Amino acid sequence: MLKIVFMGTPDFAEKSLEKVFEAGYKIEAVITNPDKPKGRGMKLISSPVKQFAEAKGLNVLQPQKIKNNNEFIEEIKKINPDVICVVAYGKILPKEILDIPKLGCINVHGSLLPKYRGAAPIQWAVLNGDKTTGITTMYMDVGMDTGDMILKEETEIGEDETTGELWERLSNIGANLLVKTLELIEKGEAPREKQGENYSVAPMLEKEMAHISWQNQTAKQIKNLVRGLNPIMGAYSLENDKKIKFWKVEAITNEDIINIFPEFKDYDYKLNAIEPGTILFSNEKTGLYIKAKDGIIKVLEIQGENAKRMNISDFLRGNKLEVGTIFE
RNA sequence: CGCGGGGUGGAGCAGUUGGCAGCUCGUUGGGCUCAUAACCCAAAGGUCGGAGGUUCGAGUCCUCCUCCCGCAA
Repeated sequence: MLKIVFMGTPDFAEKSLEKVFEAGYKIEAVITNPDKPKGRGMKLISSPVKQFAEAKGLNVLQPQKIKNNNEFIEEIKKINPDVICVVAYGKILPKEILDIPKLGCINVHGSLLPKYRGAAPIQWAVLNGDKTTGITTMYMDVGMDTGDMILKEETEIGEDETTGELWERLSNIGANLLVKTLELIEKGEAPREKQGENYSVAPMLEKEMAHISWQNQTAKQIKNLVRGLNPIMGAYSLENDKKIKFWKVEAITNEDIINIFPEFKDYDYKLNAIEPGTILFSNEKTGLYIKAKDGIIKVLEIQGENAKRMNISDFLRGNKLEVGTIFE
């Protein structure tokens, strides 16, 4: 049985650790990021990976840094693992570590490489409105997700699927694919495929992009932004300087809205003249409709400032949004 | 002791300088309508998160407790 060192931090990685553990591999050490103050009250919280590892009595290491950390590198050398599994660890591994395991360091990546190398492949797949994505396992090298690929599994992205939902699904797919990859490596049958130069990059998300731009984004783009940022940041817009987050929206066309509100038909020609961001309808029964650059956004789930998420009719009962108000 | 918001009928909220607890919905019963996410009439439903204090009188002011939420990471 292979001797394994596992490196990972968030829930996405925890799933992989769990599967590898259940598959019976000897996990000699689990490396995860140090506990950080988190949540209300800034209490120290352990990573999901650490919580699982401790519950199973595994050896946990939490180096503050690993680059030039000789003590840590020596410790890994002493363990002498056959394979190091890295899943969303959150630190870049130096060559000294990559060279330690005889059979290599393997990584689970949340996209079909070479598409979306980098920190946020799952988010970008949703933000860009991709129809499919997947998981790739690979042999790590010093570059950012540039290593040779081992296995891939593709999956469809649902029309309304959020990053959170896809994240959850991919963490399961990734966990199973990692186990399958380990089996092949153990048997010496793992394939190895170069990525080629036709790659794209999925960088970390910036705070600024959560602000909806009614002037420049079409209804469809806004919808992808909303589901792409759910539940990590939440796309928001300003109404009277208050930050309103949108958690679930529908993109509809001008024709759709005339079908819903036949009385609006006579104003059809005026629709294009209305400023993007303007509230067209606001009613707890019919919902909240906002004009976008192209098309109309129907808001289904919303969150006011300092409030919790709620469906639109609940929100509109207590928070009156006047027709004609313009979101910024 | 990171910063901030809040607990008011089933839901979401309002409640002004302390003076009979309200709004929009929902629910139930009735009416109107070819029909409705429509309209009209009526009813039920709250010891205002908990404890103590100030007061003739506290949802409202003071103290303590508790639960929830947002930001930030």
